[in-house]
Amino acid sequence: MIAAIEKLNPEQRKAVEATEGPVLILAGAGSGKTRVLTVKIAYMIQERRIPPGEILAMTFTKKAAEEMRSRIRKLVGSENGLWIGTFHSVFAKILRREAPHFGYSTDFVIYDKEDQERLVKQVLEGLGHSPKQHPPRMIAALISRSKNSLITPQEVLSHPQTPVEKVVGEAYAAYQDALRSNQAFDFDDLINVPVEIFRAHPSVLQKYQSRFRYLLVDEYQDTNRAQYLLLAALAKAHRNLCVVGDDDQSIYGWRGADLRNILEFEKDFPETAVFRLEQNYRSTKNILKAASSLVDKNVHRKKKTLWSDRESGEPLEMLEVEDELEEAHRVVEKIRDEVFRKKRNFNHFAVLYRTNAQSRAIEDGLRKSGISYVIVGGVRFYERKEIKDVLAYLKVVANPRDTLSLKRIINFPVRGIGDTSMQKIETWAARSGLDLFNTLERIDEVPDIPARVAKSARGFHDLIRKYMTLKDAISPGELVHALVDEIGLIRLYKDDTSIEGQGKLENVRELLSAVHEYTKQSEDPSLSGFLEEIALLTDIDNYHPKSAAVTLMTVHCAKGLEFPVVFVVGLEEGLFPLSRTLENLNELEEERRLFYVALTRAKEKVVLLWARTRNTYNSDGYRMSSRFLDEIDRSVMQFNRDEPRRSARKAVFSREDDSFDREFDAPVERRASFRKSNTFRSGMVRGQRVEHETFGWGQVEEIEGSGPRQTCTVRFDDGIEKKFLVRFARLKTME
DNA sequence: CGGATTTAACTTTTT
DNA sequence: GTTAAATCCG
Repeated sequence: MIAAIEKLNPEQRKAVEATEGPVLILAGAGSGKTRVLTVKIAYMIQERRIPPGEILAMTFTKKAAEEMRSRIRKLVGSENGLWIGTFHSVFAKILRREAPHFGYSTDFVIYDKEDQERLVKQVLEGLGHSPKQHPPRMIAALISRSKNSLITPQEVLSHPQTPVEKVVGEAYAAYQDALRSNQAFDFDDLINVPVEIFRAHPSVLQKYQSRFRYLLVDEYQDTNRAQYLLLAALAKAHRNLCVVGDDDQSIYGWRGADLRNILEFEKDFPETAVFRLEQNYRSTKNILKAASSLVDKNVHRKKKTLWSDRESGEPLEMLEVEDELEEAHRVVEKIRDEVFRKKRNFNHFAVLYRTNAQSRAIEDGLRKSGISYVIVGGVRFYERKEIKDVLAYLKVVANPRDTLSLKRIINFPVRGIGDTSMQKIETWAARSGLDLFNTLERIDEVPDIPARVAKSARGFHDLIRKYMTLKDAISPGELVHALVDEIGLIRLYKDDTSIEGQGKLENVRELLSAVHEYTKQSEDPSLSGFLEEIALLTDIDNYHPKSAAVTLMTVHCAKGLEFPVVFVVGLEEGLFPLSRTLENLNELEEERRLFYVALTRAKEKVVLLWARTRNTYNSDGYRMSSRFLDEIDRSVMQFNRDEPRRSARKAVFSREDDSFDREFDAPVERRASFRKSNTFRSGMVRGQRVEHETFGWGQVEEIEGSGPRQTCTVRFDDGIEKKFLVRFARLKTME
């Protein structure tokens, strides 16, 4: 323990030893922030003799929390009673305990974003708004934004600025009512409801103030207004609040993170001791210089100067390529080269991108060359439809008042209870003031329900009832197993011989083993506990670096990680920075910080790529390189232009490029549908002989326009004349 | 009512 | 190119 402190630099050490009063640690990228935090907690326990039970440490991902816990355990031997967790899981736990005193159920369920949107949709329909005019997604996002800032429905409604705001206010109010009657909380509620409880009941606040006499917060720049108020309330009495953050790494503004929390911390806590960790231990001087020169362009930031005593290292490489295929190809090429020349392992590499959609091209490239990869993020396991179906059953068993989940499963697998019957049941339920689940028991009283439907509904009711009784008698693992068995899911998917069906089967099996795993691991396994745990999982939580695989993920996902070699792809204006951020300075600065985060993930080497053309579903054509590339100090950059690899083989206009396969003919399992690329290449002339996949050979009669919209008219040898968009036609020429 | 087929919408990042 | 929602038909 003492040794751990002595390894710290002077500033880090001071930050560790300042255990009393408010502390703000401004920790630059790679400055050993996690180390300071863990050594600090260990120091508090061992040197200052603070009981671990009085310390509460909060992070944003479960992974960060677990890492911190295990490091502390190594330092002090035990961390019994120490509270470390994500904001959401800590307060979910507190809510489970406190909710019954305030008119909520202990068995509340947690709604994720999809549930939230579904409920908003229902609410909007109830208010008579068409989903066309008011997309539930958008309204849900606006509601969430209000909630992040602790604005009530009444406040939204009191002076609506726009017609939309009026709808939002109404929907917000109805949405909160619906949540309450479903006994559900959304993510925002897990923070907001505790704030409300603490506000309204000082004695409860006091209880937690004295329970948690020391608060520590990681990634403080990502906190939103509500989270800040929660911290401020808890810290009000003892003022032992230590926050660690870096305003340059604030990349969650769109989710309500409020930079004022960090920029104005000293205003709210005037006696704050501030420590700046500016020595970077991660990256080479060149990488650091590049990153600093970039982020220096931001106006809204606390000035700081990161420095490093590491070697200069290689310059950052910039590659200009033709399109996303070329991009993937160059990434593959570089990886091979580095592995060969520098004896690197595949897990030394990360490919980072702005949007998940970009992963496909890179994936294809890696797969074709036989390099294995792990992809983090994208569609998460617990958000897959088949998984959410099973989870909906579990939610209803845990809390039958969750009508959203109930409606999801009442006719899955098919029971013959269709929309028409549901309408009747719901109307009757609303009129008689019963909830849906109890209505099912009294289905005979509902008018106009066919006998077959009624029988089926009773069967469903009995099924849920049975598991409600079972849930306290058997383990969650056994329960889920029996339930999945009884509703015949495994059989259902087994009969489905399609690829998707097999995938679903796999996923359901994986869910079963996840529940068993949870049952084994948890001290006090319960159905609600399991549901809560998975509701609060994040992408990165499931990331286990494999030794022989390249990592692919979004830049957001990469925060907090590091790799020897980092590729950042898609550095084009409109993609990174994303086009919609261009008009708003704050958003543009956030994009710049995001790129800063990407650069500072690298320890030794950075390769930046941009493509002159890129196919996305709604736009293609020519692109400009990202402004961020121009903002990096040129002295640490090396520019490389891609040589179009065109051999004496067939010239390809709009290509279906097979050169890729041929050059790297690693064993390729071809996908069922061969993905075609439609990149335009100029060079077509009138009178030229061309070959079309289905029409055969012909002659170019006419060429109109240029660029991506260029068209050509071809008279085929059988006399038929066709007009094509050049970039879609995939025409080939003779040698 | 259920299943199959067609259509539209979608892509920013996520606790 | 993928997926959920809308539409059609038995």
